[in-house]
Amino acid sequence: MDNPHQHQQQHPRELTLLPVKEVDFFASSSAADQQDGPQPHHHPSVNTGLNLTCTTTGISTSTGSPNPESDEKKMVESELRRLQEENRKLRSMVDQIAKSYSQLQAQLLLALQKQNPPIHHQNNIGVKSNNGMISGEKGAEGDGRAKVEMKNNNDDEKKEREVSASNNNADEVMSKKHDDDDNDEEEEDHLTKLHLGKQVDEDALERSSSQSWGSCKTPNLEEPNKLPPSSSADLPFRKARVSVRARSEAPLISDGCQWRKYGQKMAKGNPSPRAYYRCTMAAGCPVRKQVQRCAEDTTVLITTYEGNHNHPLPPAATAMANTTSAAAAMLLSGSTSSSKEALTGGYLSSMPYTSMATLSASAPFPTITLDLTHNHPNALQLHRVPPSPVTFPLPLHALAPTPHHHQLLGHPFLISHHHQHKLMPPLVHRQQPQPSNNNPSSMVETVSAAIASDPNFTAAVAAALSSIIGAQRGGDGGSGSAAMIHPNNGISVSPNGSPQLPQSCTTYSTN
DNA sequence: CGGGTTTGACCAGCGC
DNA sequence: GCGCTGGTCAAACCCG
Repeated sequence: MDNPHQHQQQHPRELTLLPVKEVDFFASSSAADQQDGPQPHHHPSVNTGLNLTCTTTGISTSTGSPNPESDEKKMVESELRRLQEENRKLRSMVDQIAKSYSQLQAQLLLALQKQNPPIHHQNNIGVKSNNGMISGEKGAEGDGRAKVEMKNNNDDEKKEREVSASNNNADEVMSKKHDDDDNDEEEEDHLTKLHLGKQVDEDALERSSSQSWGSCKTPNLEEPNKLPPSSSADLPFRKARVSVRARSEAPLISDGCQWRKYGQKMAKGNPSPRAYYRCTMAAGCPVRKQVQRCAEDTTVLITTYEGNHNHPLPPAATAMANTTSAAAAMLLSGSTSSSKEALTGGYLSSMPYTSMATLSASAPFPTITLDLTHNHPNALQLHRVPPSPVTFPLPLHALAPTPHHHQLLGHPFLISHHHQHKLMPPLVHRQQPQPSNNNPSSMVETVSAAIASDPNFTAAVAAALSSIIGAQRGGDGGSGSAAMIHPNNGISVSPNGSPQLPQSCTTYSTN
């Protein structure tokens, strides 16, 4: 096809991955502060992942206090202590969560294995896993339970989607164990969520995961049948969306999946048409994506993914899927359970590595944006010379049984926002070279190298993600990564320290 | 001929 | 209730 517009042809793409500079885990509101100004004292923020303690890095030292060195030193020390404590707490929490999570997953898997034949039909979708990712649960749940549980539903069909969401029953079951109480609403305010949302809402997680791409563990139940277009209405957060922003001249990002375009529309506020794609790798695959160029920067291609694949994904797509699913899960976990506020204000911001979440009340569904643009046109350079040792904190496989999912938020690329219509203030980041435990620099290099080496964006991303994940596992302790937090709206992570564009677009952009 | 794209129409949600 | 907008459908068309 000659169509100028789209095609999943693989054009040479440049991927610019820029590592984040700093991360503020709990940067709830304070994050902004840090960046903006010298405020040695904000408590709330803790950089767990980073080992904030790194003295040398000079985390917040940025506080340009006029004070003599001694004072500054004291301040820094006190802050470091505080951070360390928080860090410990967080870690312990994380550990617990991870344990419980893994247990639940194990149980779920067992249950699924017992109950499910390898593959169910699309309808109930028992599709099992996608590439490595687990989605198997669905099948089991899919059967009856999922349906039963569907909350929303007014129409059977609509439910389909939800089913998928609810499907996670298995998860839910698990969650129940935890006893979450996730009454979504109630929890909103509670910082509990902040705590990695662990118990907080597994529900949310479940849901989210289900929605996310190849959701690792979550079942994708989305029925192959047509989804009611309006299903969104039923669910306040019908799905989490994961968008990727990347610089690319190519009309499409090849992400390892096959897509079929089913529509195109001019979106308000953006001269560039928005293209709608549906995954065609498997019949009935509910995954859809929207591709649109950023209005503000046409070089940025925004790709938004929605739904979970109900089929195995090729390796190239796996990493991305995991990442996105994890991101979605994270987002949902926060959002669904409680209000967006929780997410932004609490949950996300509290997460290690989290940069910042922007919520806009108006958004129908939560969206996490993975920003690969990082302002740097040349990704290649990244691997060469990371200005400062930047680390990717991302544990992408958040959904995976691994406990790390929570870390996702910390992904440098992640930006969560629920449609941010609000402009994000220019991000100010502080760059902090952090001596990470994990060899941040190496990670960066690895990632960037992978990306650079691979002409295929998707593959590159996948490779990068994979490498990251692997690295993370190795020492995820939270090595520092730099993230920028924005107080108000969004998170932006930019390695360079260049502010990211606030976009209303949720997307997945690639270069 | 099959598969994918194009494009106008249709539908639903939302705000006024 | 009306109009706007986003999202989807489906016939027509194109290409290999």
